[in-house]
Parts: sequence; C-alpha cells; structure tokens
Amino acid sequence: MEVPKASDVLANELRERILSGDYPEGTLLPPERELVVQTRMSRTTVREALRVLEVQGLIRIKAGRAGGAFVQQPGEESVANSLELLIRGRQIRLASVHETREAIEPTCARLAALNRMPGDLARLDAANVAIAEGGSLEQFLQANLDWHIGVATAGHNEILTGIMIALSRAIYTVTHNEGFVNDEVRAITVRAHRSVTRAIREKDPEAATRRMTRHVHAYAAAALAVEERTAITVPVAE
Amino acid sequence: MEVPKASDVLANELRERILSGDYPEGTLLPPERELVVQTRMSRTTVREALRVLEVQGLIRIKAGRAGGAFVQQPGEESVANSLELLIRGRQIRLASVHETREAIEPTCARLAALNRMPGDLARLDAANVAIAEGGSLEQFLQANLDWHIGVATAGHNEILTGIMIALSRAIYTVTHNEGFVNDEVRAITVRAHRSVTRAIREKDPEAATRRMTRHVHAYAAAALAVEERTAITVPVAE
DNA sequence: TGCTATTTTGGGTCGGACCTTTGGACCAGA
DNA sequence: TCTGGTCCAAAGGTCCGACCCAAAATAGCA
Repeated sequence: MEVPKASDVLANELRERILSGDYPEGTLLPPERELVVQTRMSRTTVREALRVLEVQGLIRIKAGRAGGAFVQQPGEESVANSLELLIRGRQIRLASVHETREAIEPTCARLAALNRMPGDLARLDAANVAIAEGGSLEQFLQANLDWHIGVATAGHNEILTGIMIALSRAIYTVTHNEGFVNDEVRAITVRAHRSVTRAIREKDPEAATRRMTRHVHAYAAAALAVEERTAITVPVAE
Repeated sequence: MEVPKASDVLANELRERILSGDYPEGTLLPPERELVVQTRMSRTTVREALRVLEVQGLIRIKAGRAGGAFVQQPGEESVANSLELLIRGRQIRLASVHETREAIEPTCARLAALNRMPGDLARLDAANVAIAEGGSLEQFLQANLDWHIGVATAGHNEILTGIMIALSRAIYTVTHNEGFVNDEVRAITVRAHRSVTRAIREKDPEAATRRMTRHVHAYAAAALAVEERTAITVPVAE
C-alpha cells in the first residue's frame, strides 16, 4: 500500500516542473491560497511543500505584497551546504577532506588555466594581495579561502566549484583553531599561490596542475602533522 | 531590523544540537506537541522546522505510535541529491560532469586499492559478473553504476562516495537515451573494469589510478563524441 | 498459549482566523 | 508639480483546535 504524503506529492510535482524548465528561473509561482484551490489541499500542506523546495534551493520565498515563491535554479551554495552537513555531522576524518581536495583542486587549476577570463584573474590577484598583506589570522584564512574558491570559479565548472566551496569552508574552520598558521606557512602559501596564479594567467594547464598538486599536498601533509601533534580529543565512538 | 522566521530559529537550534553531537544518532526528539509547549510556538511552526531538518537529512520522521523524529547524521544520499538538483537544474554541460568525474574517480580507485575490505571486493566482483552477463540496457547501466559506486565505497571516503553517487546517476540518465552502448562499448567496459578491479584486489594504487584514469577518460571522450553527433537540442540560453 | 480487537500515542491534514510585511495608490502640503 | 505621508491590499507567517490515519502496545477472548 502506498501512502505518500500529500505535501511531498506537490513538492515533487513542482520540482519536476522547475527542473524540466517548465517554470524558468525567475518565474513567480501562484500564491499559496491559489495553490490551495488548484490542488484542493490545505494551506498547511501547500506551505510545507513550498518550504521543502525552498530548503532544496529551488525557490526563494519573499514576504509582503509582490512577494511569493520565485523559481530559482540551485547553485553552488546548496551543494556546499549539504556537503558541510555531511562533514560536520559525520565527524568526517580530516584526512578525507584533504584527500578529496587533492583529487579536485589540481583539476580546478587545470580548468582555470584553460577557461579563465579577465575577471577571474582580477579576483585571484586581489586575493594574493590580501594574503601577502599579512593581517590577522582571520584575514589570512579568508584571503586564502577566496583564492582557492577563485581558482575553482575560474575553471567555470559549477560542480567542482560547489564542492570546493564546501571543502574550503570545512578546512577553514578546522585550520582556524590550530596554531598552525605561522609566518613560515604564510610565506610558503604566498609563493605557491603566486606560482599557480602565474600558470593560470599564462594558460599553462600542465604547470597549473603540477604546482597546485604540490601545494595542496604539502598543505595537507602539514595540517595532518599538526593535527597528530595536537590530537587531544578522544575518539567519540568506534 | 532582524526578524528571522520562528521556524528557522527552531530549526537552527535543533540542527546545532544534532551536529554538535548533543543529540547523537538515533536519538528520538520530543514529540511535536511536546516541542510546542517547550518552545511556546505553534504546532505548525514546529512541524515546519522539523520538515526542514528532514529535507536536510538530519532527522527521519516516522508516523504511528513509537514514531517521531529520529536523529540521523546526513549520509551520501543528501549530497548526491543536492548535486543532482544542481546538474539537472542548471542544465550543466555534460562536459562538466565528465570533467568532475575524471578528477575524482582515479582518486577513488587509488583509495580503494589502499583501503578495500573483503566485502568491498565481493561487491565489485558481483557487479563485474552482472556486467559481463549482457542483459538489457538497463541492466548493463545499473551494473556499471554499481561497480563505479562500489569502487568509491571501497575507498572509504564518504565525501568522494557521495559525489560519485550523484555523478554516476547523472551519467546514467544521460547515457540511457543515447544509442551509445553497443557491444563494443560493453566489451571494452568489461575489460577495463576487470583490470581496475585486479589492481584494487592486489592493493596496487598506482595501477588502479592509471587504469581508472584511462577508462574514465576514454568513456568521457566517447560519450562526448556521441553527444556531438546526436546534438539536436538547441541550447536554451547563452 | 496464541490470536484478535481495542486503545493509545504518535504524526498528517484540514480550515479558518489573525498578524506582519511591503509595494502601491492616493492625497495633502510646499 | 513635486514631495512626503497615510492608508490599503496582497502575500507570506503564525496560531488554534479539531480531526484523520498509522502503528505499536495491550487487553481480552478462544
């Protein structure tokens, strides 16, 4: 016997229409009360369905007159969010995050070298300047993060970009607590970023890949070493 | 002026408690009516919050007596879902999917060669048998998919696994329509999978990486070539 | 003892009332 | 005529209370 929840039925229905391009980006869905008469469901149910779609990043709901549910295609954000939940919730081994990053970021660099546009380069340069400036730990990490996301963005591959955003955030929060970012690390980072940036500017995919691989690998190794040294927390469960 | 929605406040609150390990996996949240008196919100609002968490994969709601909202850490599924939305919704270029896969799957193979357990190998073998059997297109694609996901699983990296699930599904649905899977493709696939499986069994990460790289790259090239031949659909937007 | 009927506890749906937000229209004064 | 303020209406946000349905626990009967 099948008894799917009414709100899910409606959510699925609307989701299909959105994904199939039936409701293109920016479309305003009918108001809730209108959907109530159309679907013959209660407003509660309709609202639940809309809320589901909102969480999935498929619509954006605005209150007030001229408000309503605007169709919106999901972007990197939603992927990043769900990855973040996975990483935080599962207490994912930091090693996993680094492994993933080592798998992805060299490709990001390669694609960036192939597809970068002028605006992308500007963003990378800005991040490089900010990193070299040497501000607080937060400023350094933020600039670092901006650069890595900038590389991903420059590759113009939305899947990889979404993943990188999530990974970077995770690494950010982890690296934040450690007493890991000293002057030496900063100097090395600056140099590595500069050389990768150069390869991207010169449209040299091989060099970009190679240099990024080295950089990410070194960073991962260093971070893991620090983690080992400072591992005080007892594993929660087997 | 800030006026966050009440249901979001509650959802955030509960989410934090779950992610922080305050409510460990399997915990049963208080019943809705109980939360109503605790939070002094209406049941509608409480339910909305719970629904949000459910969509994010943080709780699983069961009806009936002894039902309720059970805490659950988000798994690969939720990541796969959001990636799927991104791919479908954004009409992501198939090339992007393949690029991502080429970035990730060699690493999956390497990790599988390093971390595989007996059960993992069994799953790979089963998939290989099913592929070689040569059933319908659906059966072939399903077995193919099982194998690729099996490799990811054998690597024991949940992030990569989640991503691979999503990518595989996307490729599945795309490859499904094309008249691309002929006997030659099947034979090549069987051989490639066997050789990668062997490397994984023999714990040879380099060979696993190399062979998987070749396999995925070849597959991507072939798929793109077919796509080019059969590209009838007009690009929707610039 | 073992099976069925009932109860109880939970989520799912409904309808309707009321609040809050926010554009837009209308009006008065400079 | 332009500017500002006031009021209105449309749309989402919240609340209430009732009722329906599902599933486990338990009582009761053969």
